[in-house]
Amino acid sequence: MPATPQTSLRSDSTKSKNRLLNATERLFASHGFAGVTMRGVADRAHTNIASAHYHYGSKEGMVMAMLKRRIEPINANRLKYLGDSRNLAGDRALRPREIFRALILPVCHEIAKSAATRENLAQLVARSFTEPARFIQKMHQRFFRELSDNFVAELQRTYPKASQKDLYWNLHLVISSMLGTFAQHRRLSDFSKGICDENDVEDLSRRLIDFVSTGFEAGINSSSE
Amino acid sequence: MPATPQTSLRSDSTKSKNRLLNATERLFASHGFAGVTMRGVADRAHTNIASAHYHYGSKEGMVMAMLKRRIEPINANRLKYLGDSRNLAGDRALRPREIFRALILPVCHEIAKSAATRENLAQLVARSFTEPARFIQKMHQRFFRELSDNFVAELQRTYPKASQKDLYWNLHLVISSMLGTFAQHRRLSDFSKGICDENDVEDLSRRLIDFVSTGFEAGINSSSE
DNA sequence: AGTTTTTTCAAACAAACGTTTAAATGCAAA
DNA sequence: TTTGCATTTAAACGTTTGTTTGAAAAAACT
Repeated sequence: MPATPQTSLRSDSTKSKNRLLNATERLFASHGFAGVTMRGVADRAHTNIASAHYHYGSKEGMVMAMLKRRIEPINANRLKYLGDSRNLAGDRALRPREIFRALILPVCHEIAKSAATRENLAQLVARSFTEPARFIQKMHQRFFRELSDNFVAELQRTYPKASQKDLYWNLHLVISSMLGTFAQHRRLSDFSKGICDENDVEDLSRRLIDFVSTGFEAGINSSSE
Repeated sequence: MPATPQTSLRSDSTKSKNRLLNATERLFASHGFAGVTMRGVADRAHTNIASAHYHYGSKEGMVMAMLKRRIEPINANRLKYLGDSRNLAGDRALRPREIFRALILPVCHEIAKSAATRENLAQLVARSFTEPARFIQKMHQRFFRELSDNFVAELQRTYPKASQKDLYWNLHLVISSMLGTFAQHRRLSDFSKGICDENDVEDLSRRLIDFVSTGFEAGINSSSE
């Protein structure tokens, strides 16, 4: 384990530390947690395995650090986006479409950015949710607790008369659809025989937000009949 | 590789072969392809690793055999279900709800069955779609080509004027949502703080079919405006 | 300068991996 | 019973895994 340096003026020292996370990200995105090997990461980062252990203590510690680096900015944007919508709305309750835009758009923006640098964030986000249960549980508690509470609160404000059960069920469907869509995203053009373009993230976000918002509203309203 | 036996009256010999697939299924569902180890499988099947290689040739061969055993009956039911709906409809085009019922219900029935025997089919189906690309591609070509073509044809019949792009995009959203929902299904009660019951497969299927059907229709219709 | 801390590195560790071998056993037909 | 194939088994193969070691190198501080 590295001790925290007394000064943070070393622009050089952090480089290999970051290269390790970059390599971890590439391997995790394309092969999952099991596909991340300390040797594979060290090689791609042009350093060695002992260095990886030195900086991050263990394989799990390194993967978690990588996830933290990617997820936390996205979640911050989600909360900022949701807060902005809330401020603009004033006393009015937000529509599902506005709420889910705040949930989905920040990810899509990162996906578009990552596509430009040949990375694949969609894969990464998706993989994070099909890993062994213990791994996911740790991740969720660490990175998604606050986010979840905020979005649920906003939905309760929009649908004050909806049952908790309907609310959670349909939010669960929205989140699962979003994650599933990201997970399957790189297979879109294969599946559609080349008709659809998986690089058109604009199209993805618009269609996905439409899809889940309509589905959510239908699920809430069909029970109140 | 085993030669096919001249008589198939050996009720004993097939037992260990099946036990191997059962063990493979349990491990694959909970830990993915990488989590399937020949030793782990052999131990749980109360035999040894060489026997596993003898029957299935390799780890991939064994996993594929396990998937075939589970997926093919489900897909047969899907096509049967779709054909029945088609026959009942006569000349009328099927509604999206009817089409997606044929897609989703057969899986839900198996999930309900597997829940009774403490297995977890939802996990298994989901994992099959987040494995390394080459693995998935093989699986898709082997098990889902025919199914896919039939459902696309039925949707084209329902929406003859819809663009191919809209059709494929929204079908992709439906399938991704379905898979994502199965993948996240065991986390439902955690996520909903115990409010929702993940064992209520009836509830799952109704809500999921409603959700994706409404979303699909919205996606197709919003483009025709 | 000298001293201390941070970072890198090659080498080795035990454990787990997929696969193979060759001998033993089980079982059905001749 | 004897023959022949199907199946099971224990043991070993060579790799690869995550982790640890101890010393060298680099950087920062006094």
